[in-house]
Amino acid sequence: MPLHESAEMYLETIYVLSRESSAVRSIDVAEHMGYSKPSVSRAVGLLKQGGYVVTDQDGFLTLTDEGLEVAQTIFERHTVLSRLLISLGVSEDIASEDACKIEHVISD
Amino acid sequence: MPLHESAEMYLETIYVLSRESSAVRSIDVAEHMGYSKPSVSRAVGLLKQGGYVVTDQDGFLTLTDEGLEVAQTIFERHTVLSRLLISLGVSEDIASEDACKIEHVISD
DNA sequence: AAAAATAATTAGCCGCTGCTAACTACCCTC
DNA sequence: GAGGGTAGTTAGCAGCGGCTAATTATTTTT
Repeated sequence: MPLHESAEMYLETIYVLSRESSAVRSIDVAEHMGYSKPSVSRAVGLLKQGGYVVTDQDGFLTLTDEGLEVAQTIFERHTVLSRLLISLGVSEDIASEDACKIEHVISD
Repeated sequence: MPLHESAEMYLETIYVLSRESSAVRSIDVAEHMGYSKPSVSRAVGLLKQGGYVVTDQDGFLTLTDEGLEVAQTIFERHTVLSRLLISLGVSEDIASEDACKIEHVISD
């Protein structure tokens, strides 16, 4: 069952944040994405249900193998697409923005 | 106010169909998109409200200048993206499919 | 220890965009 | 003119994915 675009986005964000800091909480995800806490709370709940994320007692988020795989795939697409767009003359900001949208809809 | 992705898709479909036949009705749009009649009916209603489409007494759909401009923009993106993807080695079917999704999310 | 801040959750709202079921309107044939 | 097909609309449902308000739990500060 394919993940929805929003779920992919959450996974990618958790992945990116976990590369930058040792521990990622829901609130960090919310701030990074500009979403409210409840939105993230629900999304994380669904991701936990789906087996993509686990949380420990302190609320720190960790991607499962499954979640990591998805996140890395999306992140790689993002990187490749960004570079492609930049090489086509798109500004860095716009390239990243558009890559963010394209990465979820493109086929393998 | 930016149009939603679905609205763009309806406009593009009306545009494409109107190039192939002299008169386009809601039912044609529904069949082409694989959607139900009520879905199209509501969408067309919204497009009419927004001034993108007009209908005559027989229910035939015509794009307004505004609607035509949007449709052509999206359609051109579709064409360009399809060609780009094909040139990158993507099969024709997949290229068209992906172009269809990318065309709505990409910036100018 | 009491109060305040922080993090997460629960409950419930709203818009978007599909859907089915059922109705209306029209036209066409027998 | 009665029955039947076609087109469109209305009413209402469902899932997704944001949101706010309010609650709970924990931690920090005074």
